[in-house]
Amino acid sequence: MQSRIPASRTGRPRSVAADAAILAATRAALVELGWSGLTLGDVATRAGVAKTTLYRRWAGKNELVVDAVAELFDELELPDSGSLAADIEGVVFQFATILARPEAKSGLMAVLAESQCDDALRERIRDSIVNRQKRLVLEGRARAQARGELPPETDPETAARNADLIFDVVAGSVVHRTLVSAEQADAAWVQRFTALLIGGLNATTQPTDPAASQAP
Amino acid sequence: MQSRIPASRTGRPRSVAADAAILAATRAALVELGWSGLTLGDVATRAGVAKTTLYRRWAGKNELVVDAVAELFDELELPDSGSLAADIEGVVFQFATILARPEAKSGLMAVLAESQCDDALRERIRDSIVNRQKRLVLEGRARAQARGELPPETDPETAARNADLIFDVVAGSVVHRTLVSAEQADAAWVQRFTALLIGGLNATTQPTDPAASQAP
Amino acid sequence: MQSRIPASRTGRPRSVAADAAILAATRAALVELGWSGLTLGDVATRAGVAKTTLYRRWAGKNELVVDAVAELFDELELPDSGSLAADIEGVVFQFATILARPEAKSGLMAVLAESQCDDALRERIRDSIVNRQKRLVLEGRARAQARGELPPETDPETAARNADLIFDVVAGSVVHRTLVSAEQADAAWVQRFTALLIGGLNATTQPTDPAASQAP
Amino acid sequence: MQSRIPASRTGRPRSVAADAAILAATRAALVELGWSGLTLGDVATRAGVAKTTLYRRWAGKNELVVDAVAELFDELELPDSGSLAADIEGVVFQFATILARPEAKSGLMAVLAESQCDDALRERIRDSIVNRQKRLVLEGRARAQARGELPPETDPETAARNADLIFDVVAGSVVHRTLVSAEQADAAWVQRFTALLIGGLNATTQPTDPAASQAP
DNA sequence: TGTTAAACGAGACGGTACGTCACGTCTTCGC
DNA sequence: GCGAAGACGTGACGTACCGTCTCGTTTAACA
Repeated sequence: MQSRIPASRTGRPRSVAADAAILAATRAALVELGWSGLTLGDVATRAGVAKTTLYRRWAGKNELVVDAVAELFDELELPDSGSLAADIEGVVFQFATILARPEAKSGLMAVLAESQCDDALRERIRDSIVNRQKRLVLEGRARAQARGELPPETDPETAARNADLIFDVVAGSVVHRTLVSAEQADAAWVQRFTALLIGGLNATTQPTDPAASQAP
Repeated sequence: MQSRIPASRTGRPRSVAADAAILAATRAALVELGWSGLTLGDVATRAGVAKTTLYRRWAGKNELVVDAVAELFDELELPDSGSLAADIEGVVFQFATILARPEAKSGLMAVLAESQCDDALRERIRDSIVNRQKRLVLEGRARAQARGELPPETDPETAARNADLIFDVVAGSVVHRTLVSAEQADAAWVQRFTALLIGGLNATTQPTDPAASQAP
Repeated sequence: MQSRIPASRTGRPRSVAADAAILAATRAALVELGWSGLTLGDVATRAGVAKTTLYRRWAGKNELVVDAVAELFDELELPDSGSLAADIEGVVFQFATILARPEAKSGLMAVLAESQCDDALRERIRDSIVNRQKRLVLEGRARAQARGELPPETDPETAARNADLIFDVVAGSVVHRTLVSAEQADAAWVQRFTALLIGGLNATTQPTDPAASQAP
Repeated sequence: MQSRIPASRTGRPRSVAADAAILAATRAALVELGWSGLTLGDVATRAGVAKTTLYRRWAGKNELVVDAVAELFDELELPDSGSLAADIEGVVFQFATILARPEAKSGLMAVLAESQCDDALRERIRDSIVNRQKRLVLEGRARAQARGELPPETDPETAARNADLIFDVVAGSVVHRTLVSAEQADAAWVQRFTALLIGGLNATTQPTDPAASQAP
């Protein structure tokens, strides 16, 4: 889903170059000034665009930053490493790496904060950012089940509940480590976190083949 | 640590009632208007106080909200329930309950977002909010070790690393569930989360008495 | 003289209906919104015409309003009533009637105000509006002289100076009454004004036949 | 009557210097840029004042310019020259001199134009500018009657009507000469105009002593 | 019991960004 | 190839808060 205000059908079409320039300028401004220091006038200037052009396409600062930050997470993908542990470590490390970038730090928490009082914004964040990552959890589990590392789901409702739980644990832990504790989620941390998670998964399911779920 | 600006020794003393009124007004404004809608002028009006009075005591919006939110977490305490699982469930549920209050939702994420670009603010948040919870992790572990549910720590450095990891996982997961997924962290969720966590703990330590670490 | 931008010789000819529609829309907008509330975009919409079309024909708001207002004065003409007093009363009353229309009120003073800093505009106003009225003064005097109500001019320079003075007095007085004092220049006022003017004219010339210059 | 927004009784008092600086800056901007080029932001900058300060005291551009222009007419006064003609010539010449100043040219017509659609503004102009001049007509007539140059008034309603007429003729003629015809109302023009006016006055009243009403 | 020094309310102050509006120009497409 | 539709850069608008300041007015501790 897009946060952008839809364009008209007739008349002069919108400049296609402007969109990319604006989002890049938004990220640059986030890095330099942070969320509260970011002004739409400044973003427009950086993008070489008039302030009005910006308001024609986005409703406000929140919507703009959601789109700018969402693009950062587009590169996230699930590596097929051959084992559940390696898959988790890979994607968690990717996620942590993106989160460590200053434009993500400044922008993500801020729009999440705003979304606490703005349901439309929360929906937009969910569509643009959150649910793209939840997909990784589902794929990873399916692969692990195919490999026999995890037992197949029996009840679809339980399956969804578990996926949500795993997602909250993974995303929440990484975000907390990176943005609240403000310490690097480096390879060592990711390994320890993954070991904890897989230990919990094995303990709360009936592993068909316990040997396959050992961390490498 | 306090965010308040220290008062002078001589002259008319500060009104003691004003502080409480201001913090209460701040929370009320957070509930009604959210972070970005909250203005210090409005807080002053709600508190029946002049704007100047407010600026004499706090440096700005960030510091004020940190104090206002920090008070919410003062009531958090570790219940002594007799088992690690029950202790965890108890404190996680308390934490989730506090986080579900709108003044916490609006305020906490916002000051965390601001702190991404403001180290002094991050330090203040750490002192006023975060580290008070970390204490609970240390106490809970000590109790579990005394009960024999967890093995004693051998290396103090490893002990600290593990405590940090547990803390990031617990706090991050609950925050993500409550503020990002925006779903209630009710008793059932807390149970499933606790089971996952204890399973992970048991798998990554050398349990002295495996029987004691079973979830109830 | 026209304020319109001349059209090209080749290509598709301009719509003749559009001009009238635009000027009528301009007057309608003047009535509803006044000068400062009038926008060219709104005029274009009212006229069912694109903004571009409007800019192809007039250089800007000032020029457009000059043309729109000038049309109002096209109907002014000197009645041949048989006496100087009746002629003056007739034309003054016509003038006052036109000035009382809201599109004239709003538009005329505004373009005059703009012309204080814009010599080209002043020239345009003079050509389109002012000098058409000055003609009435010259004609009226010629008729009165033919009738013997006024002595013939001896010095052409003095004649021109006197015509200018009369014109300033007539036009200025009516405009002031209508637009500044904001009271109706009704028949009674016109009569009193005309009596004053003719009294002055007789006193400052050497009347050949004083009896003929009595107000009716 | 003042166009200024009234100040509060309590709190920090308004800077007294700012008012004068703002009005002077307004006149300077009128001279340089004219009415339509004048912006409140520019006036504020010239006055060394924040834009908000300006909006705290005046409701808008119209009100500000009315006050700025009104000050120009404060110096107008009726000279006691010993004869009606000399009195009229004196005050008309003063009036024409003020009107010839570019800040008056630009400002006066513009606010009159705006007042065509804004009754409150018209009232403000009447109070601040117009009625101060009407006083001169009344004083001049009273003096002329005391000297025996004009007959005393019998009907107060007629007296008022006549004063209004004279005022419209005097003010309107000078304004038209200066701002519409855009020619200087110099001493020669003032003399010719005064002769015309006094001739009219004598013709439309019953002079008690015709000899006294001769122009000097 | 005064003195006194600071806190207090009120609100003006210089700033800065806001989000909107109209300007006058341009670019595209349809008739 | 005109004209409608509308995006574009520009710049002023009037508003809202910011954080500071300047007042006159309490108010409590100290002399």
